[in-house]
Parts: sequence; structure tokens; C-alpha cells
Amino acid sequence: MASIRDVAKKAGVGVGTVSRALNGTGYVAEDTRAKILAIAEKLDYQPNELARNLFRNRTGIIGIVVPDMENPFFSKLLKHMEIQLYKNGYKAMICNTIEISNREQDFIDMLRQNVMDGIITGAHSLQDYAYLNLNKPVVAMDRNLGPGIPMIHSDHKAGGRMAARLLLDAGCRNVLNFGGSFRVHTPSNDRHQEFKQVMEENGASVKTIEMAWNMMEYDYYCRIMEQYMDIYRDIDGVFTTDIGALYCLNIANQRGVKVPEKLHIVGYDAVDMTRLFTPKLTSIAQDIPGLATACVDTMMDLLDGKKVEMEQILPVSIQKGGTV
Amino acid sequence: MASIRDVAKKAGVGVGTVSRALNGTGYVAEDTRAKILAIAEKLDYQPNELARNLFRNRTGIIGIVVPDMENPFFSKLLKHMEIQLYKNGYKAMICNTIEISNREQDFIDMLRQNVMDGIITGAHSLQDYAYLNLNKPVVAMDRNLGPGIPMIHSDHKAGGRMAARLLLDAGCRNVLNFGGSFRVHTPSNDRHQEFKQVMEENGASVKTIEMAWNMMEYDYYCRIMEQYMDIYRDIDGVFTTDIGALYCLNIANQRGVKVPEKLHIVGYDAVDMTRLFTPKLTSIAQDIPGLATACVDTMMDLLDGKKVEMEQILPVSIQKGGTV
DNA sequence: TTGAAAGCGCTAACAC
DNA sequence: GTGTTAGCGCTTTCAA
Repeated sequence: MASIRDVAKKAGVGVGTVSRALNGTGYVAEDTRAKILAIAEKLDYQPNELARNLFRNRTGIIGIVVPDMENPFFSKLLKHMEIQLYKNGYKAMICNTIEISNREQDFIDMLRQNVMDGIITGAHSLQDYAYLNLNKPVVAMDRNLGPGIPMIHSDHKAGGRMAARLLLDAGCRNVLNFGGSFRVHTPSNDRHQEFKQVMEENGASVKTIEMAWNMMEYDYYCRIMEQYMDIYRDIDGVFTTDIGALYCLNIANQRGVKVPEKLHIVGYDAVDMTRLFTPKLTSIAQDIPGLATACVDTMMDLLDGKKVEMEQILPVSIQKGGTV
Repeated sequence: MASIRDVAKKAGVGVGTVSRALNGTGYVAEDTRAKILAIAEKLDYQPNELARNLFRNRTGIIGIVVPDMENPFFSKLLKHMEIQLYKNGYKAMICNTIEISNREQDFIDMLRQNVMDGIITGAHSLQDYAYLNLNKPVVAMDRNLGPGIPMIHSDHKAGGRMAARLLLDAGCRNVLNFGGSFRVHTPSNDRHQEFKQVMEENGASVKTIEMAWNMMEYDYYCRIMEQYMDIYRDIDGVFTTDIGALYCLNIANQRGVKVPEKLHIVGYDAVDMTRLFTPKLTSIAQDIPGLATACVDTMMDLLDGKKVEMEQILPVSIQKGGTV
């Protein structure tokens, strides 16, 4: 691999001149520049990013932490973040945290070792303290990592209220409410309190079920849905994330329980696959591209040393379907 | 941020000794080592990876290129690759190629600039030549990038034959066969020739429809399925990738066409969400974790300078469902 | 067993 | 305008 020295030698100039010519920084005579460019081309010269990185003390890489990128919400989020980062000249390094303990800490260590320039985290880990006193750019999605770390999330409280309204309008009196683990306080969990409150204010009864904090797999949703649909046979409504809601629909179909006549279902996230079902799932939609853009823009501001909003809340909306 | 010099100074030793002590390479007296470790700890010293990378001329990063990581097949593949890379001490940098032209070339340039140590590509790009004469580790999934680049894919030919067998056994005589673009020759496209051949050998008629090479979005599948289900109203079977198959099921449901009585559907990939439908989608399953492991293991061998198989073919299997 | 010193390939400051 | 040089922070000879 040709180095800048090879180019300089062949062009009969110093390395500084080559650097200036190739980067367009500082003065270089027009014919010197042309000669250097031609020789760089001929030698197929590629600047070594490793050396540049060391000098500049940056890599142009942003780490993205998610619990499970197989989950459609996170895969879409990740995709949009990656595209957004690319548009800003950055690269995306990824990290799945569930299934491997301590994964997130390893990733944070890499940030301290200058492997990447910043981290956007959407993980549900328990060890929030690890991000404190890091003094490096960190953006938290749906997670409160303490003072100084900007936080971006959907308006989950409004989402919870919308879901309650939908079920109440459909006449539900007795509903199941599947929430994430309460061991981790996240903005997204707020929707369940709001949901419960609105339902109860209107005289409906709500059973709230706590799910495991680190389980996102299809099989887990399947098991837990079957279990609770067995225990609570008299319910007339369910509010849970999309995959859970779809399993619920599936189980109802298999048991001959008519949806939405006998059972009303509202999902959360409104991921694309909910549109494949007949009836389409009624669900509260998060603005995933918007969240991705907000996270990336905030990261860029942090990298530029600008001041950023400490909490950004994006609106949610209703995906009208046929399950309510 | 404390550097190795700070540690050396505070410990009253040379930087070389600190390096040897911390890395466990070469001789260091026991008490010198203990003292160095203690001081490194107290100073919260973190070795700068940038400097290490420059010296070693490696980053420990592998790039993974996929057309669309929102597609459930690729999101699962990516997840397993990332986990597998982690187990081997490597990090994963990602790149979505569709929607942005030239994305893949940019990524290849980064490989040449030592941003990463190798690339695993599962993209459907048209410009295969870009990988030639690269002299860096490249592993191709479902893609033939020419001599010298190992290729890993499922036994798609067998998959095509299995699908044909399923539809023939169900009595199909007149089927729709949605294939990827024929402008790019990929092993995964082979399934459609095999499918067609087996169907026709058994007296059935096959309409093969070519899809766009770079479209993976839900809306595209929706449009194309509606379009062809309209044109060919007399078909009794469909073979296509899962999402297409699920839209097909959806359209059949809306039109009151009974599945599997009047229309038989076989998907491809058997991604998790196909299990959420009632009936479950009958589909040809690829071994996604197996593909991910094979790709990563092959990459590790290339990095170690070992000899690798130039073509690895993994078996497919049938996911029994209720759509056939 | 240890310290000093030579790079890894690049950029930028500073002479000329 | 251009060449020389001093680092960026680390690892690894090589002498001592």
C-alpha cells in the first residue's frame, strides 16, 4: 500500500506538500498540485485513516446500542440512524445487548478508548451509572441516564392515553395491560400508568402485567401471551407492544374469539408488519425516522460542542386498524 | 485523559515497562508490575486504541453490508453476525446500501483506508468489479464476486425444489413465481429456475415475475402483489419471499379467496413473523444463525491467513404451516 | 529486568 | 509556495 511518502518521493516534493495538495488545505502551486494528484492516482494512493485518526483524535464512528436489533422497532430505528449518520459523514458501529451480559459496559469502555466518538443508546440495561462521568458524547433514547445526558423519546404518556381512549370508545371494561419491567424506569413505561389511569377514571378495570426487562424474542411474547390469555379469560381488551398484540390476535383466532367483536386489541409502535394482518392491527405509532434523526442531530451537536435540549419529546399517532 | 506516559512518570519507570506490564508481554518484575497496575487503576488509565491501531495496522472492525437491515431476514442475520463477531473479539460496522447510490463503493473505500479489517457483504449491488484486486478480506453472502472471494449461501436450488414439491402435492397446476431481479446473478435466484423446472416437469404452468433488484420495502411488496394478483386471477399457487407471501395471504383474505383451499402459498426464509399468522405461513427456512456463523468464521480464517472453502452451501428446511 | 528510542502514517506549525 | 520536523500514543526492538 502506497504511503504519502511514496507519493512525495515520486513527485519530488515533501510530504507536507502532498498532504496540502490532497486535502486542499494551504497553498500549493497549480502545476505541483496537478502532478501530485496524477501520481497519487497512478500509485492508487489511499490515505491511512488510522494515522489520521490518531492525529485528529477521532474516528468518525458512532456506536449504537440496542437491546435486540432483530426486533422490528429497533431494526428500523437502527437503519434510519445509520442513514442519518452517513449523511453527516459518520459511520455506525452496532451493539446488541441482550443475551450477552456486560455487553454494554464493554461498549462504553470502547468509547473511553477512542474506538468511537460517541454513543447513542437505546438499551434497557440496568447499570445506568456506567454512563456517568464519562465526559464523552452520549445520547439516550427512551432512557434517563441522569443529568447531563440528553434524552429523546416519544410522547409515551399521550400514547397511553390514546390507547385507553380507543379501548374505552370500543366499550372495554376489563383489560390487560402488558408493560415492560418496572425495575428499569424508562419514559416508554410511562404509557402504562397513563393508560391505567384513564381506564380507571372511566370505570374500567385494568390488570397490569410486568414483562421481563431483557426479553424481546418472539417465543417469549408467545409464551407470556398464551399464559395470561389463559388466566384472564374474561377480558375484553388488550394493550401491549405490537408483537405481543399480534400473538394475542393469533391466539384469539385459534380459540375462535372474534376480534374486534369479543376482544379489542391495541398495539404499540405500529411497525410495518402490523399492516400485513387481516384485520390490520390498531396501534399507537412512534415516529421512528423522527426519533433516529433527533438522536443523530443531537449527537452531531454534542460533537460540535453546541448546547442541546436535555429532553426531546416526539408526538405519537394512531394507526387505524381493525382490531378495535 | 491519562496517557501511558503519565502512568510511567508516576510509577517512575519507562513507558516500555508500563506497556509490557499492562499487556502481559515480556518480563516485568512482580513488584514493578503491581505498582504499575495500581497507578494505572488510580489514574483511570485507558489505552488509546487509535495509537494501538496505527501501530498494529488493524482496527478489529468488520464491515457488514446489507441491502436493507429493516428486512427481517437481514436484521436477524446482522444480529447473529454481530454476536458472532463479538465472540471473536471483533466489532461490527454496518452499511445499508439501498436508497443511497454508491454507498457500497464508499464502504469499500473505507476498507482500503484501513477503517476496517474486512467486509462481509450480503448486498445486491450491481457493481461487482469493485471488490476485485482489493487484496483485503472479503466474504460474500449469497453473491458471487468472482474468483478468490469466498461465497456462502443456502442451498437455494434444493429450496426451490422443495417449494415446487409442496405446491405440486397440494394439487397446484398454475402458479405465480416471484423472483429477484435477473440482472444480478445470485445463488438465491437459482431457486426460481429449479422451482420452475420441477413444476413444469410435472405438467404445471409457471408464470415467473421479475422484481426490482433494489426494492425491499413493505409498500413495494404490497403494490407488486396486488398488481399481479389482479392480472392473474386464475392461479392456484404462489411462491415468493415471506413478506410478499404474507401480502398475498392478506389480499386473498380481503378478497374472500380461501387459503389454502383455493390458493396455496409457499414463502421463502421463514422469518419469525410468519409464525404470527393464522394460518402460519408454510415457508422454506434458511438457517440464518448458521449463515452468520459461517460468514464470520470464514472472515476469521481469512484474517488469520488460513485457506478457506470458496463455496459453502448450507441446507434449507421446510417450515410446515397452514398455507399449503 | 528495564529504559531509551525508533517507528506506525499522517497533519500542521514553522522556517526558508 | 514548499520542505522539514515535531508530534498524535502506543508497541517493540535493542542495549544496558
